[in-house]
Amino acid sequence: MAGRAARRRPTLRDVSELAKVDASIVSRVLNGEARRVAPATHQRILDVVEQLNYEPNPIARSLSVGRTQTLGMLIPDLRNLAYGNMILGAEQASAESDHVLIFASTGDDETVMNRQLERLAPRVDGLIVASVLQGGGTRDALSRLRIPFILLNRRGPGRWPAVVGDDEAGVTLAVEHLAGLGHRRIGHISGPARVDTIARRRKAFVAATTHLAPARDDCPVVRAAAIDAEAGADAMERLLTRRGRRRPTAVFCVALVHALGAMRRALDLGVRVPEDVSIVAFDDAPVADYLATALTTVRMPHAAMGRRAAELLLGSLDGEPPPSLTVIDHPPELIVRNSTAAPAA
Amino acid sequence: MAGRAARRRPTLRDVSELAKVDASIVSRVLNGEARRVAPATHQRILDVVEQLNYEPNPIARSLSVGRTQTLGMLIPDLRNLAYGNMILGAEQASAESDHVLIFASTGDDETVMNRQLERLAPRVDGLIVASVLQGGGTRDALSRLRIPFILLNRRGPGRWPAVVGDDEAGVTLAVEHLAGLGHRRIGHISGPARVDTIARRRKAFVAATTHLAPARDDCPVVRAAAIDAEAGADAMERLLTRRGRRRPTAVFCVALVHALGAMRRALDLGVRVPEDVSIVAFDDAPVADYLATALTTVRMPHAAMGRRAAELLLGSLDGEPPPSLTVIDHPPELIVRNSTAAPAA
DNA sequence: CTGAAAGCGCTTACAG
DNA sequence: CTGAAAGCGCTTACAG
Repeated sequence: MAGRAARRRPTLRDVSELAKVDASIVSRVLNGEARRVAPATHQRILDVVEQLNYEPNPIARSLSVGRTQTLGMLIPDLRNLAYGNMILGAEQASAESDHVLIFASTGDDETVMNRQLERLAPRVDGLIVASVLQGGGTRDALSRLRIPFILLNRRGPGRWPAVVGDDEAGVTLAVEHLAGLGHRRIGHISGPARVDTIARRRKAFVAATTHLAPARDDCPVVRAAAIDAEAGADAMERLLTRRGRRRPTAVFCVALVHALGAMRRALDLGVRVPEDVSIVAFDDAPVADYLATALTTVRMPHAAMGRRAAELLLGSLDGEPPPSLTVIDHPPELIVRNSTAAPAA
Repeated sequence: MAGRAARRRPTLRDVSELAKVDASIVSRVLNGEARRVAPATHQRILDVVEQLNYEPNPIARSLSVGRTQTLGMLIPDLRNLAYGNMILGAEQASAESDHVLIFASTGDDETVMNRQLERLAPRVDGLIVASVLQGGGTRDALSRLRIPFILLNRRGPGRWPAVVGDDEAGVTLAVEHLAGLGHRRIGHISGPARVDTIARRRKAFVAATTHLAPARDDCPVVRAAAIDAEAGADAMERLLTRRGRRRPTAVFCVALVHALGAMRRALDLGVRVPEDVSIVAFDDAPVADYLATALTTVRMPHAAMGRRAAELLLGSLDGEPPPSLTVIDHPPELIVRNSTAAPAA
């Protein structure tokens, strides 16, 4: 109970004394060492271990073998469901290889990121970095790292290993869905350019829509100032009220939270979804089903991404260098709900 | 870079050799030991530390001093925003006391919970347990723990220290809001009885509504089978279609996700919110603003709860036993949105 | 003010 | 098959 004086945890020595063998023998037995131990001794040791409820101290083991059996993970925002799923995937893969996963959130702040990096690095064998790579400071800190790391949902400079989803395929899925419904004027709500996934999706959007419209300007891109609903709402308003321009009949949002705000703002402006404007969002979440109008989304394989990142990192601890870029083969899925329809005639 | 051979990390010994002093002196300087060191020596050591970019190895330090400077946290579900906020609060408090916070998710599964407990316990100085206490196995495991722990958002058996929000006040807030609007027939969507917060809220609901209605049965309680939207929807349907009974004019949901499902199901059944039925949910989240009808909620001070739990735990590491029950003084807030209105005449 | 020694709890060659 | 020794990188009395 909190505050109560703790009993002493039994040590290897306690076991060895009770079993009347040297500690090294106990260690060997517990680590399944190849070198054989007499069956009787073996059993005696196991009995004592059982009796004392002995668990090796992982800290001491770490110091001795130079491995912590721990993986670290840096994430930008715990409240974003995408990361929750990546964590789940990474945690499973770690557990399967008998590693503990620990993580820290960094926000969108370079100082916090660097501090968390410093704190985590000496305690783990490898690091999964899903946080946005900020300025050079973070890149330098990472490249000075003495342990392997892998980027997740990010691409780094040079040949830094990274695991990403197929953002381009996801964007194409969304645009083709809208085009298939007959839309030709599709707007895009993008976000801060420094976030690499956002930049890629914007490029993919431009590429996918370029043949759709007679004029490039029919498929405008606006940048939301942040990744939250309010910024999405404001961006939507800009798209819907461009002066002298025809209003887009559909909008593709780079983030689910943008879509939440965008849909709300559209309704507030008297623009109906999907009758007047269709909306598709990148990234899926259960809430999409429960909005004013259930939201059509592109679902990325976040759990699979987290799992793969952990697996590759674990592999690199065993000396198998990971490929510099892994695009998860599990393709994005389009979840068609009620926010998309053919444009009004 | 992942896979690249690591440079050797400088050790205390590297510093002491370069500075031509014994390692113990370096250790003293770095730990700000009271015993004085000659100013010149002091400076020389700091210079070398700087030059080598030396950082003490926390693992070795842990083994030596018997403290890891790490706190652990067990949470049931990363995807529940409430825990995200508790983590944030706990992380801040930990960082302020120079501790790292590591956590693991347990799901709603006793086996997983016990495994995570075993993995975490030897690596941390204390534990924050926000996971649902399952059967006796988990309680036993906790009571056998050799480190202090504190429950968060849970109450344990006996005098186990715990930090909770004022659930009763939150329930009262919701019920009084509805009563003030004129509602007399208020239903409650509760959940699995083994979750202690849910059980408490149910009791508080019964207490708060008992004087409201002529017949107890006018304020019925139904249990959702799980804590998800679908279960909430089914529970709502049961409330709306009780045979031979008048339908409640308002419903209080024990969880936000229940409210999501409940609202959707009401609409699907042709019951309008709030015209035909008002809905209030326990727990708040940004999404409440973006639903078909923006949802009135009770907001609990989750970040403050997480922070307080960490603070008390840190205190107990310093020998200040925490009180057995801490109800956070920051009161719940009622966020009135559009899902509540006076009952139809 | 400084250094030598022992110890934290493990693992791992190396001898026997 | 078993044991003694050294070492992982620190800290902390204890002498001088």
